Amino acid sequence: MTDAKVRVRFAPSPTGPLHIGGVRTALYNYLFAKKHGGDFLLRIEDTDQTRFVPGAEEYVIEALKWCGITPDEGPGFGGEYGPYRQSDRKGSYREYAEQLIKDGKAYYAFDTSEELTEMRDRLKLAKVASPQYNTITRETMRNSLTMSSDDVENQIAEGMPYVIRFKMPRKEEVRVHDIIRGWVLVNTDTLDDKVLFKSDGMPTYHLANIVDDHKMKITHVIRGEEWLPSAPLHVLLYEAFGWEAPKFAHLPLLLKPDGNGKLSKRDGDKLGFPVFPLEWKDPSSGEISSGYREQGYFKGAFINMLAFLGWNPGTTQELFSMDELIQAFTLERVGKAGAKFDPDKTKWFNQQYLRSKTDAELAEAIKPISEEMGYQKSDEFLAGVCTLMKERASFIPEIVTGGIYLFEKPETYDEKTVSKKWKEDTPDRMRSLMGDFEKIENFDSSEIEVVFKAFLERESLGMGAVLPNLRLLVTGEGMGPSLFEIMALLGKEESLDRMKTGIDKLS
RNA sequence: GGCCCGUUCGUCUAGUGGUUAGGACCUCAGGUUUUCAUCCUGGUAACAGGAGUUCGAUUCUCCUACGGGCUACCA
Repeated sequence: MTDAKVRVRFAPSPTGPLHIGGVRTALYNYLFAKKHGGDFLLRIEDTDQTRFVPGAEEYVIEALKWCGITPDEGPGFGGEYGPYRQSDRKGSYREYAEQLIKDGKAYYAFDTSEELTEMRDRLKLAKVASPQYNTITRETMRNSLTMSSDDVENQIAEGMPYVIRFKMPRKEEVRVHDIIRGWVLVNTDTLDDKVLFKSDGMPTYHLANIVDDHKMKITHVIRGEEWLPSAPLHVLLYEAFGWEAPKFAHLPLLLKPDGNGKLSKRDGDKLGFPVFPLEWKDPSSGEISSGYREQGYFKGAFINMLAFLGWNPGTTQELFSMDELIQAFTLERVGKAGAKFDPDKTKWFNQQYLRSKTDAELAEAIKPISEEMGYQKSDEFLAGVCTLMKERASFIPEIVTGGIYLFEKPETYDEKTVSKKWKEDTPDRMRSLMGDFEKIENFDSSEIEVVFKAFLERESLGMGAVLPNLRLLVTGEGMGPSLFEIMALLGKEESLDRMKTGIDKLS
């Protein structure tokens, strides 16, 4: 298998929207696969029927597509190892579980959930360190190890519900090699007899992932650190089946920006940044969680930021396209420690991407936003807006909101500037300046500037005495981009009109 | 509680048995700019603690502390 084509999988369960930690796991899988010319597959792990959330699978697929993490195989993507939804493979798991029973490596268990809690309570009372269904306690429970084979057959024939449990061996050292962490040693005495096959006829994650990874010829399992504790079980399962295990890499977790703990759904809206790639509306509560796409993030910036949360190229380069990430990515350079999500850095990445776009590209991006706000402007005008605003925006919508005065006349005038700069004689000066502007035939920024400077010269005035007031009249603001360029963009008629209106309002 | 994983500036991180411990974000100070933003220059800021190995440990080992994960017929 070491020489086989690299095949990795991203295996989410459709229990809700994919959050950015999941996206990062998918991304690392994808980068690794592409780096080695391999396949990236999407497999839906929906063996828990009770946790199914409508729309979640569609969400995952749409999110991956938006990110540019396109599966080579998966539901809706084709592939020779399908189906790629575990519920559609339901029929294929039982035989494997029974094979294990035949080999003496698993057994039937008939205990009810009440009996299980009773057992755990009893052990807890007896101060057992870790109450679990294991090599000791299974002797006292109702299973095919303690019952006669006739009893077992009768129970099954009568339709008594049962599960199939893995018969954890006693006192064995299990060695799991992890590409990121090295060797992890665990004694089987600390492990329990995990359920492999549930009474509802579905396998648990543990069985399903081993069987499917084997059948789908997965070579590397790259998943979150939360799976590390069950990795020894998985290694044991591969041994029990006599299959070669894939290589493992357990990724560090994404942590909350403040305080501690795993990043969760709640953190995002609380701290004002999305935790999801796409907006998600909870089908039962109707609650909406914001998404990076809807917030105006560039997918490239989003991916770039995510890639750097737990990985780095070892150089000082920080801006990477997807292709560059593929080239540079190695699992060995993935860190061991969890990374706190940093909204500020995310913003910085987005700003870098925004500034690398052409005005025409940005114009296209702000068009729907401005139209939604009720402005119908030409592409040329929008590109002009972008020229002026891109240096002071981190996000696409800010180009419009930050330069709203480019779209409509000012309603109010910045009070601070008014009280500081607007004097008794200002209206007359502004009227005089208007007169000069009226004479300009070619109303472009350099011409406006020439006329403006000539005006200052003639009136013996400084920039500071006149320009802020002019800006106030034209934009209503005390600060902003080059005023001459703003006026040129607005045009002569509009600029003069704003001056006139403003003078009247402020006088 | 038990098992497992982890710990370098506030954050993301680089790094080596001997370095002025480097970069980026944030922040602060200056410069540029009519203003704001951008941009430029500079500054503050870290090896969790304790033992041990060693001529010498941030780096290797152990212990402690702290953080995290897992501990379901969930994934």
